[in-house]
Amino acid sequence: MDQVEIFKALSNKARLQILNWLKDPEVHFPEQAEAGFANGVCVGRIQEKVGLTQSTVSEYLTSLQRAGLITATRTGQWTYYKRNEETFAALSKLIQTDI
Amino acid sequence: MDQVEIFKALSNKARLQILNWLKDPEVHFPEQAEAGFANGVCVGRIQEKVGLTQSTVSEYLTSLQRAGLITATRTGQWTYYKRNEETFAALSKLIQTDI
DNA sequence: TTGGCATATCGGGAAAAACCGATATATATT
DNA sequence: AATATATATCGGTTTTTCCCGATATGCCAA
Repeated sequence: MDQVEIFKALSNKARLQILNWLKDPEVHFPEQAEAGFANGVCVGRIQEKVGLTQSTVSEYLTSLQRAGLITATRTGQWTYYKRNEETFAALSKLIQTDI
Repeated sequence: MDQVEIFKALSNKARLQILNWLKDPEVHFPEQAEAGFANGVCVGRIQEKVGLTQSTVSEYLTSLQRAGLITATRTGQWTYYKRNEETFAALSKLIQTDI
């Protein structure tokens, strides 16, 4: 759990927005309903919603993943990303105790 | 409470270190014991401990202050900085609910 | 095997952050 | 008034971040 890496990942409006959307995928990504949300949301859906290029969104998701804030699941040609709530819980606690 | 500004302020090892030292000023800044710690620790003490230049430390403290993580009190020629625990508590809660 | 779609990676330009040294400002002392 | 001390601000160099377009890779369908 690299604190600086986590805070850097959180230091961007678009990435915070994505994390927020991933809290309620069924609300924010209804287009993906038929595929289900068990593994999260795929890159393309996030990209069209956030309005940045595909490469930028892919990089942002990778950085969130490296920070441990989301996890990736590859299924066929899609990569699904979902929040890793354990990290958020740990971070919340860390701010109360360590920082 | 600007989330991005807070996370940016926290995205740096030296600034995290300073915040951590300020949790226990009497432990980490015993040189300042006679002046007391009611208003925190003055810039010079922090600077010599963190080992960066005076200008850098001053800027770092200002950025932490802008983020609401510390408060400044000017007394004579010294500026004392101390943690603003309310912001830390709010941030911890914010991570549980908003992010 | 060819083509199409989803994602990742690469190379780069512009903007911001990480520092620094020099200088300015404010307060205190003599 | 002159000097000293503490901090803030300014100007600059280097590194990092923010994005992009182009290209590569991996999977699937025809």
